[in-house]
Amino acid sequence: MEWFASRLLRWFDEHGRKDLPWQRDIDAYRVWVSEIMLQQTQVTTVIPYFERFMARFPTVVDLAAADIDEVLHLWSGLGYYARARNLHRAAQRVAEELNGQFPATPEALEALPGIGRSTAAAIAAIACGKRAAILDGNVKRVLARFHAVPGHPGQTQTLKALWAHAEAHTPEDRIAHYTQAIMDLGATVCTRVRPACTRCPLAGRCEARSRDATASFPERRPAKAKPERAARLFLIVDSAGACLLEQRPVDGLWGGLWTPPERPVDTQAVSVCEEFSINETQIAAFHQAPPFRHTFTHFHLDIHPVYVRLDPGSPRAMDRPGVLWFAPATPQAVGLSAPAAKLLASLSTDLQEFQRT
DNA sequence: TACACGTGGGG
DNA sequence: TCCCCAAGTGT
Repeated sequence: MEWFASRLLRWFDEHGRKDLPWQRDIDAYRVWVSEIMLQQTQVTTVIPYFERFMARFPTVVDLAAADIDEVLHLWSGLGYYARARNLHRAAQRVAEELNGQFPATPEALEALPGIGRSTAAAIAAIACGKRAAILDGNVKRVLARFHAVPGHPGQTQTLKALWAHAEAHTPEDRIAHYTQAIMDLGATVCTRVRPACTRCPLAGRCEARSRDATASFPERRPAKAKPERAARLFLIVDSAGACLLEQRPVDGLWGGLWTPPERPVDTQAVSVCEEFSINETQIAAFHQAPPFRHTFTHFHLDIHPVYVRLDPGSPRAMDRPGVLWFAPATPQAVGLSAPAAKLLASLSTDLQEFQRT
């Protein structure tokens, strides 16, 4: 085995992480779910979601049989909800077309929705012992520094070079440990800021280290200005405290999740109520709360909440597909965006506050 | 090929 | 308060 993998594996035996939830009772399903959850998401964030998800869906057949609303419910707050929808679709395909058996090759895995090149390799390596190279954020950082790879990883040329290095270092033996090891090194030693080079098993041949330029690799992506957006969020609440939610289109932001109606800032409460067959005469009171900012990767959204209280006894808007009265006291198992969950959690408190003022 | 897609932590 | 970005994929 070559120097790189050999040094890394020796370090892993002593310092690697071996007690994460998905490292117990290893099978392809558990590894798959963990890898999807871990896409663009840190380990400490994933752990409680993974535990809840596995308790509810112990096997791929359980997941395949579930309602998508319940899957999104367990994903609420984790972000990138297309991951949950793809996970559900892939589970159904595995259960129905593959007799519940996971593919064991990177090629077959990558054919499933939500599984790309790196995730396919991770599952094949960790769960099936197949030699396959991964390239996640940790590995990119380790390799960019070790080989002093110029350019930022968003550039095609840079990405290609990093993949080539990843393939070249991947050993035949102990592939599962190696895969975990290189991620662990990036996560705990070769960190984005202030890497602990004195504890690094690869420091002796690290090109960035020898140039005393670890901070220059990988190169930072050019910063872009984040657009500012604003929207009103209408919290239409009946006398029982239930709040009207609508299901968002599956494509786009918060796809498939349920949120209070989000409309342009110049939208009036009366016109939104009209959309849901609520007459103006049924509105008991409304109140505009101070806006708060929700920050996304690509833009800022200033959310202006508008609370609309309906008269007691006034008939609810008709139940139709895509419309739901959400009772915070007895929550339905549906997916909620983080801002929606936050507003619904404090709904009764906020309403009492407004009544006083 | 860029861009969209969430949320929370750290500097 | 603001910026970067983390076990990436799909279009």
